[in-house]
Amino acid sequence: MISRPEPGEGAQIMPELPEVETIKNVIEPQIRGLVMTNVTVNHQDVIAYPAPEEFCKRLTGQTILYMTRRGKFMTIHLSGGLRVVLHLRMTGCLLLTPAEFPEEKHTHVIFRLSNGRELRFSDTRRFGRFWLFSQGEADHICGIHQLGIEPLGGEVTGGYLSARFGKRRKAVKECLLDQKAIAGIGNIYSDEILFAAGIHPARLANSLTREEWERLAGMIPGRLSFFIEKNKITPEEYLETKGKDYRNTPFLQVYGHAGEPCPACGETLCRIVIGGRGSVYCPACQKNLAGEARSSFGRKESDVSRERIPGIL
DNA sequence: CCCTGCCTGCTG
DNA sequence: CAGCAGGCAGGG
Repeated sequence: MISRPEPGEGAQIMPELPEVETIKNVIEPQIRGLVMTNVTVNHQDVIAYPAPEEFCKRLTGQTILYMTRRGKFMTIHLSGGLRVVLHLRMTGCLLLTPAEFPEEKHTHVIFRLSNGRELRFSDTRRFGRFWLFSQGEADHICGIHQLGIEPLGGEVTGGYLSARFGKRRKAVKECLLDQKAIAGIGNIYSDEILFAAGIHPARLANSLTREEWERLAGMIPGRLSFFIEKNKITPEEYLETKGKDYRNTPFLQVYGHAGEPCPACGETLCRIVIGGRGSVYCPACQKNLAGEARSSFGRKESDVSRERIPGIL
């Protein structure tokens, strides 16, 4: 038996919508109303726009009003109509620290704030990006404007998905990853959503039934909000774990669990590659071909150590 | 549509 | 030391 974290502990995963929402919720109340007294850029690559010197200069002296999330993007809204847009990509991390707090490795941007604390951006792989837009300046270069609907806004319906993808010869998992259709779903939660919906990730979109689109659509806000809920963390705990310890990971049903028993039926979870991304699914609960009857409930309770989520299958 | 590049750290 | 992890842009 492979050991994995008990509920309550966490692990580092790629930030998708639930993690970005968590980060925004933890950081926002702590920086509201503060002034950026100084901005330092240690690695110029992470400032996508404008030039890094301009980025620092324009931000200095501005007051932070509030923070928002759109898909996997965060925006810090400042006085004077300024907006800082941030995408964490794979390994990006935002941390609010006392000035004397030891600096994380790969800290690329530091915003010094008027209460003596610092908002720090670190990112091992340096894929994360900042953009700064001034009053009236269009934010089209950061890609936010191209995003599809917000999954928690009640707009995700079977009708929307089938109208958008129902005629496409494209793996359903790739549809979920399409940020221009639905914003915020990445490799982890696409696998989790498809498992909850009982749909094989490689199923072609044009083979899904109306009922399957509905089931899939229903799982999207349900799963994402479940993982946001499980991620709840205090600012103190967030700082202790250096923003890297997402506590929803013990509740992941399939992602990271290839070769282990399915939490619903006990069948061994499979891993395949779809559109270049590793994809984990249950070959019994997520059949590739519709109508293939199969009963497979030979699971032993002792095989399942992940938390089970009632009513998802 | 698929492919590569961007990066570092971890694994075999 | 090669291969892999994967979000997204850019190119063929």
